[in-house]
Amino acid sequence: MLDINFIRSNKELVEKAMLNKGEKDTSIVEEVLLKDEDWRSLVHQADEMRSESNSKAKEIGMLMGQGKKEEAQKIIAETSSMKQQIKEMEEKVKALQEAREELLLRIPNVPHESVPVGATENDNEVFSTWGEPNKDEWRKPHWEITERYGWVDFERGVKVTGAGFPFYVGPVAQLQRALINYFINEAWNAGYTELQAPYFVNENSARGTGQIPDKEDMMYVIPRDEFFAIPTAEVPVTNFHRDEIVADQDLPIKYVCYTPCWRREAGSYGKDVRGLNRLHQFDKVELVKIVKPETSYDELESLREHAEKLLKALELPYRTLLMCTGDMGFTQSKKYDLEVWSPGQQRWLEVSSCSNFESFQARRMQLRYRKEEKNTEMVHTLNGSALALPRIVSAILEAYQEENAKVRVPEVLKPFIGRDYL
RNA sequence: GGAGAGGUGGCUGAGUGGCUGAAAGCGCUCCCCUGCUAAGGGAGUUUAUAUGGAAACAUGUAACGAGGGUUCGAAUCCCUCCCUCUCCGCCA
Repeated sequence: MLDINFIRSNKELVEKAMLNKGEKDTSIVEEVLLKDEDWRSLVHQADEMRSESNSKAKEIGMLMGQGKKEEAQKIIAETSSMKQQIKEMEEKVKALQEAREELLLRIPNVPHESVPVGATENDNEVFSTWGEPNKDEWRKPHWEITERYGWVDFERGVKVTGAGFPFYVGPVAQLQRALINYFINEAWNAGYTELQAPYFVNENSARGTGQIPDKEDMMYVIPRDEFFAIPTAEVPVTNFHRDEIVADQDLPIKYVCYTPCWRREAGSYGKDVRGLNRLHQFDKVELVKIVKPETSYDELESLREHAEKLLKALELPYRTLLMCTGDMGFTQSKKYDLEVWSPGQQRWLEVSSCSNFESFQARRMQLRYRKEEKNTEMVHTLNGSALALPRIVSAILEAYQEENAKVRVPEVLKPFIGRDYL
């Protein structure tokens, strides 16, 4: 959510940002400003009415105290009609405020000036590449490897739950667990505090990070208890400090959190979703930062570098994309995607996305920090995957396979697995 | 799940219809005194929002778990929900 005062003084900028993000209609900006005008003048009127009514009520109190019942009755008669008026006024104010809020929630975040303007994924900028994509023709896609050894059981996953909920069996289960441990340890060593978070959140949390109203359909819902299954650890972790004013000296706050993630991925099909490429449940280690506004873009770079370091340590060639305005999503102001090379499929797979939300999420969540004695200011929030598991597993299976079909264990994971081959 | 108690400011804790945005204490900040490692005096110390102001700030309004209701007036009375604690039940 943007600051209404910011919109008021930067109308053109916000409209241009909306167009750049691929919205066709920017009339909502005009609308929200009109609603805001109405709201402000009505609030003023309502406040004055209440003020008058309050002072009358005080008078009545005093008269009653002095035993002057009849005089009090006279004033009571005067105020009773105000009561109704105030009530009507309050209802109007509330309606306007809700309308304003609702419009405000539909205006996307403004991209940072360093973000390339573009419409689709083809306009994303290749920010950097690392390693040489392997073009060996004999390399098999990961699903053939896992099938040969029975390392991932999709069929039984379907039987037990449904498509997109596989079982990992033996060495691949062990590999995933090793990766999770390795990722968490690396974050821990970089100064991130480890959190274990709830896997279900309530509606306020889902709204806080922007999953609703924007992306409701991506989440699994537990209707009886009004919970949402988390689509990413970002949701519980960023909401950890919702409605708080954190101390200036506590910033930056840095968390690492491993969770499974659930996504409905409605409408996905075809070879893009083959094997482990896209699942309804997957594991991810997520980093979240809560920082002062002036440092957030530096913090974004260090977040990206941290995620990249993991890929380098695993010796998996990757590229980093700077997402263009049209491909970056509603809530972000700047976003990098990390894509690992999948040599068995000869394609790039997204394994991380690192974003700065500036104060967009913080404002929704009322997450502020104490700036100086008196003033509070919205923090900036960031998050990044470091990293998403199943695609890393695929990339490892494909990149570390040998022609005899055995799969080596990456050097950095050997302490966790204890042998040279899976 | 059943029975009971309760949810007030950074913390402890008063307040059962008007003079309470909230006593008192603790903590914290600033100033003064004193002079030596401890004590005395004074002032300040929630948040949001509207208006004015460059700002400091001033004024109004709102908020005592959340939402509704009664009343001229609610932290205080009534209803619903959420949460915490104690006891019982169940359980990894």
